[in-house]
Amino acid sequence: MTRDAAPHLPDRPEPALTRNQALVLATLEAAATPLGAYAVLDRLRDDGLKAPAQIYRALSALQDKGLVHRLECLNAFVACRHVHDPAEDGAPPGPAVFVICDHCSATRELTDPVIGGQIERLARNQGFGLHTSSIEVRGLCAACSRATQNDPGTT
Amino acid sequence: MTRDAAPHLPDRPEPALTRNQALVLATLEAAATPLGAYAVLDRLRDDGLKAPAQIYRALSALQDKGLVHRLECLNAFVACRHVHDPAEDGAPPGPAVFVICDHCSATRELTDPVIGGQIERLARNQGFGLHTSSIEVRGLCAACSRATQNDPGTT
DNA sequence: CGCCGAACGTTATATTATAACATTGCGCTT
DNA sequence: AAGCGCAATGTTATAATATAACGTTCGGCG
Ligand SMILES: [Zn+2]
Ligand SMILES: [Zn+2]
Ligand SMILES: [Zn+2]
Ligand SMILES: [Zn+2]
Repeated sequence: MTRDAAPHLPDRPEPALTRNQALVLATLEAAATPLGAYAVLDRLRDDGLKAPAQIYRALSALQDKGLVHRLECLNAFVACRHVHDPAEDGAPPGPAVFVICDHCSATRELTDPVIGGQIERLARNQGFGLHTSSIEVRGLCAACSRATQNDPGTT
Repeated sequence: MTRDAAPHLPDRPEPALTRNQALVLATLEAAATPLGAYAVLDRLRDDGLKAPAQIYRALSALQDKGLVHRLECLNAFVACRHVHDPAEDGAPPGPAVFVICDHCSATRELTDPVIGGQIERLARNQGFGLHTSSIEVRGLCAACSRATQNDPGTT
């Protein structure tokens, strides 16, 4: 939930990324939409990456470091880009809420503390010890909502 | 979101399940945990089902009818079993929240209207036209929480 | 130097899902 | 009854996603 507890510590205990991890992360950061593992692989052939296992290993490490999320409903991956609510200070942001356009695949990562609290409450009512939660919302982004009203034929 | 708008209409416009759909649904209802498509297939070999496509077709139809959900984080399927909050009358129950035990795979389908409203608000703030949402929470169920405290070795 | 462990490279295989097409069965029209 | 249409089905093949298994490279370090 909290990726980095102390926001202003100068030291960096993070052991820096390996070459493959850096390549994969850069690829995801450069992408306009979530990418499948094989799409990442395709974009890294020129850099010497050749096998799925290399990509999946890097993705796995990046997920452990909190730098990449997996979108379960797409079998795809995105670089972490929290969009914090403007009216927020140091409060825990709550779990990531991914909002995914079914038309153009544009994806935003949002957070909302209320949702996190509510889910926690709901789970605890069942005696459930919550570990991670994935919230993925599908629909149409603002641009595509407008577009499909006028032109219902573009894939 | 609302599976059946009119709760007390006597007529049943629902065209009844086909044989394969009924078999698949019964399999999921009988299962203690979510099942992958191939696990369903294995359990229906004796009933003459032999190919993945048959299972996926039935699952797809059942999902359209709202009788089955797909758990994205497990690539697995469950029969719909809403657990309504006791303090609820006819209010819309909100989206399903799946609570999944990482240890025993037991899964419960809960609902909470607050979460639905909050997600809708969050999405609308982005100009996003919400269509469906999937909320999946992982952790330890009550039984497994107790068990793993005493016996941290059982898989 | 020689060892160890982490990251890497490579090959093979497992798991999940869909494409494509022929066949069956049943209601409806003629 | 014969013929048609259409949905569900059966069947085969293949795509897409993910992991297993094993050997190699490369530093740090005793
Ligand atoms: Zn994030
Ligand atoms: Zn869009
Ligand atoms: Zn349900
Ligand atoms: Zn459990």
